[in-house]
Amino acid sequence: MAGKTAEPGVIWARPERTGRGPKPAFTRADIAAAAVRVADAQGLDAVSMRHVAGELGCGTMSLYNYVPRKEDLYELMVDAVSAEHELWEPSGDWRADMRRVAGQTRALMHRHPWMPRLMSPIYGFSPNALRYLEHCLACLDPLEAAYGMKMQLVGMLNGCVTSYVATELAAAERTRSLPWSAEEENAVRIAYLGSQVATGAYPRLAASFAEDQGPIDLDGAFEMMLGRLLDAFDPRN
Amino acid sequence: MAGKTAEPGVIWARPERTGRGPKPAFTRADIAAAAVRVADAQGLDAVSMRHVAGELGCGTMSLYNYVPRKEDLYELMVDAVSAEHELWEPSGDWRADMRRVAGQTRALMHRHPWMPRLMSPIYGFSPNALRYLEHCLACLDPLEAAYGMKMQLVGMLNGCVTSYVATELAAAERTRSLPWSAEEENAVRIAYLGSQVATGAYPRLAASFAEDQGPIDLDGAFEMMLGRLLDAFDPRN
DNA sequence: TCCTAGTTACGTACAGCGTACGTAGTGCGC
DNA sequence: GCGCACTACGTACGCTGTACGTAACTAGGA
Repeated sequence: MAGKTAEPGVIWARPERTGRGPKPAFTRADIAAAAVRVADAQGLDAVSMRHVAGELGCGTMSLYNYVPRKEDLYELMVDAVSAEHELWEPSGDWRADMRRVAGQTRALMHRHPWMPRLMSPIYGFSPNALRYLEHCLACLDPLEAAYGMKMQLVGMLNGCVTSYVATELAAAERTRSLPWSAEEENAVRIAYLGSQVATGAYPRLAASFAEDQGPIDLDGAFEMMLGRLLDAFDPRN
Repeated sequence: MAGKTAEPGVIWARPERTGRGPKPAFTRADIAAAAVRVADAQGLDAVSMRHVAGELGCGTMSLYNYVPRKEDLYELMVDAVSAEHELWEPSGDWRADMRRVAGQTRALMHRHPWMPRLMSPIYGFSPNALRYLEHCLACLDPLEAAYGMKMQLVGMLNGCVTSYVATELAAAERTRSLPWSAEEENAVRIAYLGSQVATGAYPRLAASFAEDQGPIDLDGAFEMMLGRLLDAFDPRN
């Protein structure tokens, strides 16, 4: 008989494995870990069913016993990596706690530079995502506001952090597995940008580039962004 | 002789066409428009070199005379659609102007639901992106702040708007060209989410879902988010 | 206890992808 | 007018996701 194929459903809804038949060779965690290993080592584009199956040491189609669609493999990856979030007892200072959350998210994305690309479309409700969300809400207990507003805060925080880190990592990830180096690519881009700005068509842009000379303090800018965002939700303002 | 193949470089840096040889059959704008047409009608995944070439009525490989890599086709699409941004004479009220900018961006992404997926990784410096950026800076002239801070504002605004609209559109875009309907998919997801929350493991999440009953006011939430974001940069606070 | 139905593993196959490369035709600059 | 740079485009290759068929295996019901 032909195996069951794609049907609507979240992968987290189906039980990891039912009792009948031979023991499965891998757990979901094994699959996710293998995929994450491939993505970390060779980039997200190297994460193909064949490649991950090879990493696990099994046939390509065997993967489909664990993961109905490739998109679900992505969900597994995001969830597995989300487990790296350290959850602590809320300190009572929600601003400090949220800073810590955001800093962890950023560090996590630096460890797994493919995360931003998977984060935006999925908006997952994987087990670890739920845990993370609950933890954020716990940290926000001292903030007197409706839950809707807190969800908004978390959403904006995640959106901003993701987009910030995405631009931080853009060059590096874009040029991954391309035949020329990131430095070359960047040099070309900067040269082009300079030539455009030099036409005088973008006076404020030119002024902006003239303004900041030294190396950009990415950490400082990140912290400043966080501060502004949290200010916006602080009832003391 | 074999044609020139991929080399580092932004597509905007190379001139649209040089003088020698037969007149090119299409302009860059034609290509971009065709790709946008395909994406609007059949989703981003339908944007393949073959498909776009078919839409233009030319051979697949002819496209490579205009666009060295598929990624560049994406850049063309983003730039073409960015031209839909209406640029006006700044009003002097930078908050109102930025609200208008953000509203336009959101409307634009609703018209072209594939935009968020292309926006995050690229962070382009296409001609229309530069125009857009310059316009934002012009709107921010009344705001007394360094350009670095204004750039940060624009960046955060774009990041938040993109991520907001992405979640607005997530379900619809995810289920595009899938064999089941978006309603079915959503029903399954909500059922799963409910079952998870019902376990009691996520008390605050449960409270949050219990809190907001009625239909969510997406426009209102968007405006509120904008307000908070702009507050964060308002020197009067 | 044996049977059977559901499950696992996995090979084969197919349609579609990006794109390297070769070839043929065209028209500007010398 | 010659030659070369440029256009167009067919063919081909390696890769992708995954539908489907087959064989081995084992837990539950008779």
